[in-house]
Amino acid sequence: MAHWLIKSEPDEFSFDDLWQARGRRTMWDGVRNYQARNYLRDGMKVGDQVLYYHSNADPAGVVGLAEVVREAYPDPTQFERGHAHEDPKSTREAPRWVAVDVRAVRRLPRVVTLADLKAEPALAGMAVVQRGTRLSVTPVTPAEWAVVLALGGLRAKQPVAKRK
DNA sequence: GCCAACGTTGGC
DNA sequence: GCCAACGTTGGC
Repeated sequence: MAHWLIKSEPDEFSFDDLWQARGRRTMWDGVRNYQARNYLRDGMKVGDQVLYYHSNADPAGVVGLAEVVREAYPDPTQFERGHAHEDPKSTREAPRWVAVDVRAVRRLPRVVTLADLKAEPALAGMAVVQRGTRLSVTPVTPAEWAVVLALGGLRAKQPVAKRK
């Protein structure tokens, strides 16, 4: 099982929005960057655990935990005429972009702000703290995962969720 | 709202 | 294949 961090602008789709969605789950669509696409397509497996990060937020930071509940499938928005994420160059035979489904697991007792992340030496390798990294999907190591959860007010050994 | 950093596009 | 122009991201 792998760990990931996904970014969302709360004005677009916040953790609360995910929490209130039907089944607390949503299609994670709209990724239009090849490297992020590759993580979605090749890396994410059902059951992988996800840090939900608010970007362009005050404060920016990790606000909750989610999990992957469906692995990559063609992102339907790439084919929708007039959709902001339409990609006229993508074909149904060879879709360029993929989506996964994610489900909210729990809110963190404390928001782990970007400043918190940057202040923690053990997290220096995380993409989100590095200058100029704009990827919306990035891998997280198990060690980083444990540190972020601890900063967020969860004990490291505490189970995150029971799979149904 | 500003703007640095980055990825993509397209002319050549 | 280079690289300038452009659009986007995202912290501040």
